Amino acid sequence: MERPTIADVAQRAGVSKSTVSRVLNGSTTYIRDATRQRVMEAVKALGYRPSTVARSLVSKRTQSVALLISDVANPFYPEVIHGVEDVALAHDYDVFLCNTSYDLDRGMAFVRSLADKRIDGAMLMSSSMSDELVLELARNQIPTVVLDWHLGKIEGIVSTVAVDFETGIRAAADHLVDLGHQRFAHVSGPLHLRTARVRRDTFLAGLAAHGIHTETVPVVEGHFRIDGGGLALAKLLDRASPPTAIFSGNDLMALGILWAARERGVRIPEDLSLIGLDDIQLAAEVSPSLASVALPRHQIGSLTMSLLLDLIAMPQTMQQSPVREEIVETRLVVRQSTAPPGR
Amino acid sequence: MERPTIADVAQRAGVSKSTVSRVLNGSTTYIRDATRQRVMEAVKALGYRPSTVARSLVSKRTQSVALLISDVANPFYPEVIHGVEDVALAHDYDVFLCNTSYDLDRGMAFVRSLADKRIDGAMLMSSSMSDELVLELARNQIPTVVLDWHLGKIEGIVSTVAVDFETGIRAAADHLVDLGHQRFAHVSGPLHLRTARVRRDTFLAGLAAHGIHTETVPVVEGHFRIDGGGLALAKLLDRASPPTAIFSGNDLMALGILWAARERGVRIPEDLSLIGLDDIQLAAEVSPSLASVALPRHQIGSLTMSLLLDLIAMPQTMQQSPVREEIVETRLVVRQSTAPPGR
DNA sequence: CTGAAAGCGCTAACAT
DNA sequence: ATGTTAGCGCTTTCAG
Repeated sequence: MERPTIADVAQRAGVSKSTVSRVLNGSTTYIRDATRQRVMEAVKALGYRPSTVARSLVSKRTQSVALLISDVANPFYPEVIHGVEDVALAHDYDVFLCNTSYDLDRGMAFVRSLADKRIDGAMLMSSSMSDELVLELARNQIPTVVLDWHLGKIEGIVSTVAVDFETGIRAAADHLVDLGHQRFAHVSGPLHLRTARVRRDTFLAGLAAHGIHTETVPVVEGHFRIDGGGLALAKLLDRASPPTAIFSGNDLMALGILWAARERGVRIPEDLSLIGLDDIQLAAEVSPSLASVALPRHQIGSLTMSLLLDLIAMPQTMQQSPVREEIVETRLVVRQSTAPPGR
Repeated sequence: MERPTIADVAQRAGVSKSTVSRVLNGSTTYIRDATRQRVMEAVKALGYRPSTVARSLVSKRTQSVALLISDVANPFYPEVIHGVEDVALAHDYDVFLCNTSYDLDRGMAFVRSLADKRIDGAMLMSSSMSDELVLELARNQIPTVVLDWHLGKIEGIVSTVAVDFETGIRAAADHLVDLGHQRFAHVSGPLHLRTARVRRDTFLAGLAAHGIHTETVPVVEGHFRIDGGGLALAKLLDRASPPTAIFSGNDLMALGILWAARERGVRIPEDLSLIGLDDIQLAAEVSPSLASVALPRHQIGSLTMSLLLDLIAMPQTMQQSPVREEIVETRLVVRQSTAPPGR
């Protein structure tokens, strides 16, 4: 038995297709109650549900959006995805998830395929971002929201979401200084990444605000992965006067530091204070638990999807570029890994 | 400038829409070379790409599938998603990702919405599975592949993928016995979950095969989360003769055990051998690295999507239920966390 | 208040 | 080898 169509419903209810459509879409024109009843009964009896495909062909709306990310395995994304999905679901949207795997071509392939499917909007959160993707979307008139990417001059229906690392990282620097530390260090991500540089610079600026000579603060480059932390710690402990407080560019490296410290007999937080960034779930679960600069991941997702909905709802005419730029703040979560310096 | 339609291409090339369609779809009927040329030129000049929506309305195919999972944040899924996506992409499919959040109603909402969108197939990997979801899909004639779920009698186009824990868990038991251990313990997941019971029973059976009296092997119930491991370890160490080897129902609890052991001065692997299950990325990165029973996650994803493609390609007539049942094997990955028992 | 008719962009007979 | 015609399932004028 095939899925019933609107014609089946119309016939069974003894009305025209238009009437069925009107009833189902809560059209403004009044409909006699008796008629409405008959239609509803037919709908129920047949288990009728309108085909989104047919509907899309005329309405130009698919109730589908796409979320492009680098890699679901990156612990940053899952919660973001939930944020996106929660508001999408509430507004009757489904979301195509696409992993670019840090590959621009793959991202482009997704974008084209999805443009052909006439998605109503796209969210770009891949670090392999590029203006090209945004351009392709713009060419197809697809509303787009971009995370943490500074757009070139692009004519398109696009909003942006930026992460303000300043608030959280400043708080981290303040916290360490307030505890009485004097010798700091930073373990950074790969410095060819803009985000790694931003984190470093913001931390150093935070220290400088307290009159600390940041030229003397060692920055050792990790690669954002766990073992990077251990290697970095080794380098730092080899110095003449090792730091008593470390800010790590992300939590993974901070965990590496945490574990390496234990193996070398360096106690945390007694001998060494440590703060990470990301506030991954594990940060709260390890022992000692790890202080971290937290990103509002769920909010990033929900905000992004909300902005996208705004864009989609917006009349094609009054669209500028970028339509909106939202900023989300980071904050410091203090846990067991920091303390005043031992003497 | 609106997206061009097939009519625009036809006009520009001076041919009929059918001809354009034929050229683009590699129809079997021959087409004069000159004509094909003109069409191709018009396509290129206009930047024409067919609308999947319009195409779907007639072809009854959307080139979209859905993947229902419990929660992307669960470390089991990311790699599975990659597996799914890789074969989907290769076959020109896009995938809707849906997090049921362990909520059957939410899962049902997704299924209905997606059925309305006429997805070509669905993959169910949510532990909040239920025959209801499969039934709803079947009612809509949507091919479905289910992971690790024993179906009731359901008339539908469905295949299944099962995980064979036996191979890997047996190997774990063998390994521990071979090392010379005599006192074992198991830290299980919540025993109301079938999968937790399977893991326990398989491990005990593995020990029994070596003549060990499994009634004396303590099983303490964790809840599959990190802190469950620490709590379980505490209980086990309180016993008169604590175990020298523990098999944990998953890696997260094993990590909890690893860390709790260190705090209590129990050395791993010298005093205690430990094996987890899942082989999450962290297992290889902690110190000592954690032995684990590995699931072929990527393969689970790619196999599932492949089976789905088979189902989709299958003529509606020769469909039985279930069409195919595939089994993937697990295997033991030995690392630093096991050793012969100290005396 | 409701029906008839046209059309969204495409494919697939059926002609020629 | 290509054009004509008729839908796919729905919404939306336009009549009545």
